[in-house]
Amino acid sequence: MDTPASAPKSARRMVREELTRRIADTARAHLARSGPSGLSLRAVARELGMASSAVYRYFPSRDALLTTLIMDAYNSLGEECEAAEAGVDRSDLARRHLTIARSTRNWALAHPHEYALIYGTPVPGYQAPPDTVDPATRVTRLLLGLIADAEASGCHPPVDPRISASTTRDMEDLMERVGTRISPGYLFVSLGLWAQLFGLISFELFGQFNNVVEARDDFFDDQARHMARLVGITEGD
Amino acid sequence: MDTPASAPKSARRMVREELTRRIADTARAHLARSGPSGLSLRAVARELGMASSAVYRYFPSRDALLTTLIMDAYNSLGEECEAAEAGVDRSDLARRHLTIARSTRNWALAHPHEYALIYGTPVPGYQAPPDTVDPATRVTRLLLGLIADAEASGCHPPVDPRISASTTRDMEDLMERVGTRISPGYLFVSLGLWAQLFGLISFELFGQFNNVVEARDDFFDDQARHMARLVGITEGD
DNA sequence: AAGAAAAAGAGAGCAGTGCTCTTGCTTTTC
DNA sequence: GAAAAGCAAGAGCACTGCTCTCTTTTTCTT
Repeated sequence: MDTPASAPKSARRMVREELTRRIADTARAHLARSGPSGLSLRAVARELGMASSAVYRYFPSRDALLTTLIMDAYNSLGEECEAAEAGVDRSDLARRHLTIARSTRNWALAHPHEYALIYGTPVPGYQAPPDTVDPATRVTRLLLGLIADAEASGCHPPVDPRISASTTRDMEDLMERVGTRISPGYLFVSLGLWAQLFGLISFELFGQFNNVVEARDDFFDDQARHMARLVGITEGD
Repeated sequence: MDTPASAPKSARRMVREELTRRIADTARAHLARSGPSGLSLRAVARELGMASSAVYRYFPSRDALLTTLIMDAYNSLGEECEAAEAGVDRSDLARRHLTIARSTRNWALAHPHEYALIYGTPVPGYQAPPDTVDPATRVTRLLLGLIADAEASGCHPPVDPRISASTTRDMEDLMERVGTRISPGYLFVSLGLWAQLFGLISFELFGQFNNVVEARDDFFDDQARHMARLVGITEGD
């Protein structure tokens, strides 16, 4: 029988996938209200009108449900960033960077609990399965692509990094996927930029900027622009 | 009776304080093993050989216990950083910065769950009482003092920030406590450095650097040194 | 088409949680 | 010495994740 992996859908498989999706959606809604620790499998089942034990036919454990939400979150963030960056003139490096930074922050502000799920404290017993590593690197790959283009077009950090450590060993394959190579020094600076971007967002989201920074939008834009200049990307390029 | 606020200790008060301390210590030990969500009041009571309800005489709720642990964590980190930085020649700005950065990271690596408690995802229903704001700013104040000294001794960021936002309104009193003023541009760059420092530590601790960065110690030192140069602090000062 | 097999739902139950309330007991205070 | 306050313990409530059994429904095979 012709059952290609993409569309077998034996009628029962379809309703199963549908219900699986509905459970995940309901769980995501609960997550947005009560946070990860407040996510109750029973409450999800209750809202869907099914017995709590029935949910276990679809997700073997609460952690499995969380894994799905984590993957979805990574993909949601990745898609939004990719879509936004795709609409920018690829030679306008400054704009591309600002777009990625803004998209990430906007997504985080719109989905704080999902952001916390992927960039906050890891859930206690949870161990990320290998499937998550690919979606997790989507925005990272976007940044890497930008950095590679920047270096290719002659950008270089205004402050020499002077690195002594081999920082990029396991990053080779990531660069290979992006299709470019980046010099160690430039990559080193980019990792700092990466950490700073998510440090800023986490600080804002997790309350560290409360009573410290007030004009958050403008502040972030300024910081983003400054960060770009730290990797040699200047405006009006 | 001579009962100054520091040592009244009506014999019952003493045993109460002692038991309060023991509960917090046991809770901290449990926290280090199972994380914040795994912290069970009942388990703590069990280990201490008392009824779970008895614990509520000392901490009105689980959140109250967490508040204590959070304050302790801030103070523990603050003390360690302050002690380390105090032993450095105050004119050696680069060394002071590296010391603060290293101390923060080392403390975080030694107390990952406590770090997560204060710089990770905020606990869901938890609202930080005003008492926590002072311990929370100890390491921030340390950095501010360094930055102020740096600017006073003629340091300036090698890359002009070009800020347009008013970022520092509510920070005035913090600077006042440190006893110095910092120019907006310099402070702006310092906030970026602050975010980058904790971004790096969070990434390392929360697993974002898994399979990306391997020689963590050297990498962090390099990043720290680079960060210092981004605020105009150069080695061999 | 009929029977076997697989999948799905529902309910009871276990061990655990935070938290409250009531009941006794001890210590402090008047 | 009596009253007041502080403390410990236990029972109990409503909730959790998860497992087990039992029944129903759908699918696959002969």
